[in-house]
Amino acid sequence: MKDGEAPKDKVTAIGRTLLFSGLTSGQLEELASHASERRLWKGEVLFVAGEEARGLFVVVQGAIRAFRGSGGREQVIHVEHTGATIGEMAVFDDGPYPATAAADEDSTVLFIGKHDFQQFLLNHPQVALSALKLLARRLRCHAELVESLSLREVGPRLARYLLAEARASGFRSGRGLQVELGLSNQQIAARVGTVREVVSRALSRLQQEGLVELDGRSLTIPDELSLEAFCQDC
Amino acid sequence: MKDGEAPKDKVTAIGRTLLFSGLTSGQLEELASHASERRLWKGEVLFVAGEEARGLFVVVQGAIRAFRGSGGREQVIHVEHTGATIGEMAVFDDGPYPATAAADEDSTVLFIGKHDFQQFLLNHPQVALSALKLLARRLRCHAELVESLSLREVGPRLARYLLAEARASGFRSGRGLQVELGLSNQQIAARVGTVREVVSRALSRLQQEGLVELDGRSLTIPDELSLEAFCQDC
DNA sequence: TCCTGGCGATGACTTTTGTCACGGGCGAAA
DNA sequence: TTTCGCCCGTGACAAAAGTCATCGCCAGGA
Repeated sequence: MKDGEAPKDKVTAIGRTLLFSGLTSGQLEELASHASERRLWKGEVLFVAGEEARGLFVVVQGAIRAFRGSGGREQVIHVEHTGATIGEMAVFDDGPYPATAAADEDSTVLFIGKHDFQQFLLNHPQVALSALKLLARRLRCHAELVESLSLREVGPRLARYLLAEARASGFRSGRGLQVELGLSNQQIAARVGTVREVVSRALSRLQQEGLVELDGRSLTIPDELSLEAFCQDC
Repeated sequence: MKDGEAPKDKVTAIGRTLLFSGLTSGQLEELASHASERRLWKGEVLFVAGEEARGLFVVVQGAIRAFRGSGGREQVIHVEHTGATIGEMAVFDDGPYPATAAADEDSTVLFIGKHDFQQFLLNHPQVALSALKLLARRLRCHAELVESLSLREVGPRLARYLLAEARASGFRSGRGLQVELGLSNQQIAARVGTVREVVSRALSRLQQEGLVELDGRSLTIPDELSLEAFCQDC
């Protein structure tokens, strides 16, 4: 159904990533020549936690989620959209992939083999600096996540998620900040670190308290500051 | 009391770290010339989460813990001992420190200013590769931690901690694997992500089940495999 | 049109965690 | 030696989180 959006050219896709931005088009083409494309259906698994790393992936189209936990419940660690990379860390230290990656929607990715990448890294040291920035940023997210999971209860965790989501992809209207929730309660639960039912209830409570308004899957935050306050003091 | 252990020479200390291992002694001295020493008492704070990063620290002696959470409860994210570095990520992307760092025991550290380090990084690209390895490794730990906090309950989390601790610094005797627990229940709780009392109870239960034997602060694991099994199926 | 599968809401419970309060042990400093 | 300050262990609760089961809605396929 998304055939209208022709997959970007390999080079453009690679150049968009934080990791490879700033390279000349010649360098990008060099990389692209080693990259192979792969399409994934929603839910298809790209690699599994613990598996030996074969290389890294560039998300050309769609979204890939990295998560842990096998049976039943899972915890999403991060989600990468178009123009991001996934599975990089594993190529830096030859270790196994730290999490399982699967397509959150129909996606297409580029694969760059570990050795090709490592070779490229040696020839183009500035990429290492981008990589450091990337990892540093990711580490910061993880620290946030750890704090949330350990120190905050579900209500505030959910509130934070909604706030972040709304700020990232919502829009302001007269009634407040609005977003279309792209995820099912199940998926939200996996991000926030709990289960479907608890998300459902927590959402209801936020509504009762007047902190959010929910109509179908579209959410309105009448007053950002109240919601923010609610995040803090729990 | 630890005066007998003269603080290692700056150069030796720096050379021991994963980040700077593999450098020539000339290069190490170059770095050392920019490093300033600082002593910390147990509990003293080195930097606070969110604070703008001034530079990174090399642990010469003692142990520094990085944690989040302010009032009352805290969650330890990682602990760095002699020959490790802390606060590095923040110098890679000019962001704030992601966690608060404080001395877990009386310690001495070396401080290397952000600009000095960044300059050094540009002149010695191989350090960037070490840095990538370091961050990748840390990321992997975080993923583990996130999974634990989100998907496992306290019992298994504690069991894993004990097992890891015992394997790292315990010794084998006829009665099994033995360790001296270096931490109070309070501290263990902060690592495992819960509170003092719960650790106390969980520990009792492990004892009742015969999975560990506790005598004062010295712990014996009669059968590693049983304990490991217990970690899994929860 | 009818069935079926996925999703959301919710009630009824159980289990796990966290909180408070108390008592006892132990070592360092007064 | 006596007094603090920590730290451990516990009981009694309270609250949060998770599990199970049910019901209604809706969309897509037969």
